[in-house]
Amino acid sequence: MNLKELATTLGLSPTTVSRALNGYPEVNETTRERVMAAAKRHNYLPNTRAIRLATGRAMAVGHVIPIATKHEIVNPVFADFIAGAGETYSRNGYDMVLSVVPDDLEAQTYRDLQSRGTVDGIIVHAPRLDDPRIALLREVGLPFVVHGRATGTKDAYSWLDVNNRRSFQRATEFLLDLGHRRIALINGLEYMDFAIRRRTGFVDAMAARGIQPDPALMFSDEMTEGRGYRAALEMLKSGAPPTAFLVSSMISALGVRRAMDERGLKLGRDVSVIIHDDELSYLRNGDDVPIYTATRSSVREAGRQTAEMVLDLIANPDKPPQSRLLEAELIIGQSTGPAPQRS
Amino acid sequence: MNLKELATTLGLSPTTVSRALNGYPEVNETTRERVMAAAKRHNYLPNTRAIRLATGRAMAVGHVIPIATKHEIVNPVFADFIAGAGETYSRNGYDMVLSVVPDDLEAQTYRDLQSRGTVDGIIVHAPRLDDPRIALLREVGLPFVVHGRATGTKDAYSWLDVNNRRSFQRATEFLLDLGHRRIALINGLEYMDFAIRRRTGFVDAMAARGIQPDPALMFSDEMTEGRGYRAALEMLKSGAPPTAFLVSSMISALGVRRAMDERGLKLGRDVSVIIHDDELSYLRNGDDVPIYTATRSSVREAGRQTAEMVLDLIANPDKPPQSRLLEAELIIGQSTGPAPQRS
DNA sequence: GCGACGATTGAAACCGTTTTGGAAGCTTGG
DNA sequence: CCAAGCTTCCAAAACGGTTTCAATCGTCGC
Repeated sequence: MNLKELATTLGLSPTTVSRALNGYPEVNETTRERVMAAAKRHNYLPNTRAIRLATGRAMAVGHVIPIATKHEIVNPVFADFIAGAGETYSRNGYDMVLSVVPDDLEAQTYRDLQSRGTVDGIIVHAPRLDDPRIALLREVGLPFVVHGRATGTKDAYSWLDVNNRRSFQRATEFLLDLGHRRIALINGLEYMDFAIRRRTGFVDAMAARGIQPDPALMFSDEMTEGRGYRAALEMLKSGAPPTAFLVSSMISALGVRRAMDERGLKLGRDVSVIIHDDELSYLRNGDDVPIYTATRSSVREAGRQTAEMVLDLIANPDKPPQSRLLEAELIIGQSTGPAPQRS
Repeated sequence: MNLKELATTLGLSPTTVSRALNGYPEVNETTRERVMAAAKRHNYLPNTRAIRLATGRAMAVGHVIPIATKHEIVNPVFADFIAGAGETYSRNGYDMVLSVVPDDLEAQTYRDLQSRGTVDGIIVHAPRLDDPRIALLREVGLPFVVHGRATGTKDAYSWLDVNNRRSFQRATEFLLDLGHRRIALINGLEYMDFAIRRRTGFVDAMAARGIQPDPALMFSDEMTEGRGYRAALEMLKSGAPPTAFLVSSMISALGVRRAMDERGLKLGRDVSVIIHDDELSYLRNGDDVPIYTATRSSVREAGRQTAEMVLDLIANPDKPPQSRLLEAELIIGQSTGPAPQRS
């Protein structure tokens, strides 16, 4: 059942039917109701492909996922972000198009998406220092919002980010107030923007108390269980082990905990740990009482809001770039306690 | 730059240009080269929306993700599957469309996707016992492939699955051979098809040795760290603790390990553990040497292959339903050892 | 009573491709 | 030399909607 058929059964022109269904004012209320009823009865739904061609809009937002790269973007955080963004899209009648491509094709993929008109906008994931994608997308002329920021980019662009610097600064201060001095940082890859900002927050808070962070206690790598485990184990084995860990991810923290268990150290008593908690749906920080003290910020909510921003940008292409900075909450769990006295 | 413009600059008709680009035989080789060159020079790419309308194909495959449900499908396994499927799609010029919808709208979403012509096919995730989606999709008339199977469905349908029954049977036998008799099963939700099959494999292997599994050692729930932890802890605390665990997911196993650590039990010596390892990209079972003994099967590869199957089904709609059964590999890690002697 | 105007509706163009049905020009075989 | 058959190209009709431009009709003000 298509528009023309529906029109003939109603004895109306396709024009009027189209207008009636799309809520244009110049159609008689009674005919509109008649049309609506007939549409429902024949359960007519307009063909997406035709709408897209006729209106010139794709009604879709693209997410490009580079693959086979050093840094694997397909991670739990990404999954939850996608879920949040997807909620917003379907509420607004948009589709989410995922392009999984080898990373050397990422730039070309953005160009394709634009010139073939597959999507109306883009969400950029996992921005790095001086991320080239921002200039590229600007050149290509595709509306986009960055989840995160890209330090070093001078042009304005739209973004949504968590205040990573501030949240890690606060977490560090919290540990310092508990008497910790040897604090280790288990961070993400150092060219990732969020990792840079978290490190800055950490270093600043230490410096404010006149403490020079020990490079041996600052670790940057992919945030996997294994990397977290090995980094923590090495630090704990050393002559001058940390009394506290600041960990960028729940996944890494699983490894840190394993290392502690292996050394017979009790969480919150022998060693304190603060994590960043993205509130992943299947890796909750305790169901009722939080296990870890954490800087908490829902990545799913970030997904929802970033998607809203990109839809807004698509609807108002001439708006100046927008940005949102979410504050992470510092929640106190059972993984932190006063620094143990020097033995 | 569109087809018509390109045609006029070349002094040709749109027809010929279209044919030249799409490799039709009835165009002179020299003109074809001329067209190709011009297309590249003006970096012309055909408009997706127009192609879709003209050909009547969406060149897209849909994945519907119900949200706000008891069982959260957005999990790490899902993310890796999507990544694998996405690879196949982009290699074949297809788009992946994700629909994240409240679960009470899932059925309607399939109907919409079909009648609006948004996608050419569907991959069904996380099938349950007597899954209603299979009959629905058949009725709607959308080609689909199920990742997993749905016990209880009598109609034929296309699917790709891991041999869950066999792999858990083998894992159980392995533990039995090591002398374990009190083996615990930490499984997924019991209405999930894969969980049913794994349980069957476990029970069958036990029965074959004349052992009646203890219901107190059979746990079914969502596969989160927290649930795994609590289930394992309770079992270990009981008067008759298990000497081995068979765990359906790496995530649950993290919790099982935490419970063991808390009880001061050493993995592989005091308690043996076998997990099912989906080879998730960011939760590797050891980087070189496997930590856990595991039934291993790459969910990413499953994604790739399931996508291939659905593309094949779209290309050959009259083919009878196809199926692929992947065998999981049993890999020996350090988490299993002989059953400790009764003290 | 008549021109203007608002309310409704429709015919036709358009979006950018693919595809159908010819048609022109050139070979070829008899 | 001519009909038949290729080869190569094109005009025009889809595809299924939206949107522009006009047309019709009744009403209203003067």
